Amino acid sequence: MQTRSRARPLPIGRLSKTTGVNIETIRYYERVGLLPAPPRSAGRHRLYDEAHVQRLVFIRRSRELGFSLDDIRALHTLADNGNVACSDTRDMTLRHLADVRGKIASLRKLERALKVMTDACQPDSQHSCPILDTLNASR
Amino acid sequence: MQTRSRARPLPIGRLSKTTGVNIETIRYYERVGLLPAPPRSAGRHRLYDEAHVQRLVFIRRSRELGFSLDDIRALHTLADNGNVACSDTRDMTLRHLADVRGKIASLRKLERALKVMTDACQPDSQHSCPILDTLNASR
DNA sequence: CCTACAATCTGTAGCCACTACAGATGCAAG
DNA sequence: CTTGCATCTGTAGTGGCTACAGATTGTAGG
Repeated sequence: MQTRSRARPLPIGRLSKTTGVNIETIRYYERVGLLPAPPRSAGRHRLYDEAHVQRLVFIRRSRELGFSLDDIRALHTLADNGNVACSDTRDMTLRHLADVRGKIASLRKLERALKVMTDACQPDSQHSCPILDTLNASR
Repeated sequence: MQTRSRARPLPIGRLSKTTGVNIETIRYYERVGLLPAPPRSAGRHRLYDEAHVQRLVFIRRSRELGFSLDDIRALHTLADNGNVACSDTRDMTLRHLADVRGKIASLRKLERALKVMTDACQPDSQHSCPILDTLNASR
């Protein structure tokens, strides 16, 4: 409910500092249609307002949670349509959660395999390197 | 100890089936200097031998363990130099293990955050979507 | 030996999500 | 007005593949 007339607009450098998003990344988000193109100064410099700040913070937080840019586009659409019951949002997040859990599981497998290898490979290993042996093994 | 004269050489399609590595990927590995360029037939088709099979299996297994192509190049060098005490190999693997553990830790953080969000977002959520609220929040 | 057809060849471009320039302007303080 | 930083556009690079297009080559059957 805070649309108090006009605050003065931010150039891209300020937007970057305010939101913690790299300047190049901001321009990239505009290019790929994630952040709406802002109005420009006479000399073609971008001038952002509070709505852009909100949008970019949304994007940054979504990225921190591991959502893809496509996911974020979908979230924007849902948010803009006033998705009150939010079942779509929930579904997306659940799918993403499942994905994250899958990644954790496979990284844990990796972790165990690497641990076995480093444990087998002690300074006193004499005639061959257990790690290289493992990598060479057909099975 | 198995260097029994010459077995007949494999074209790239057979090498691919034998090792489970995509044809395009095999050519890519050659281009980036990971797999040595094999001799060619009169018509410029690649002809691989048993050493190539070994090398490619090594690469595949290393990739399955999450090593980067640069890591694998280093491992090859160590293996070729007959790194008997294998301390370098061990160091590399330990670094990689630490990396994997770091990734697991940050994915677990993600998992917790996503779970909080989906738990808060129930079918009976009425006036707003907790997930969208979280993404919009400045903190 | 000829004909199909499969396999392979080279080269290029696309994927994701940025990041890093180069070289040309714009803007604001002193 | 000058200085020097900020911003502009456009392009190319990252990693590790993957996916073509269009041209050859290899091979099995007749």
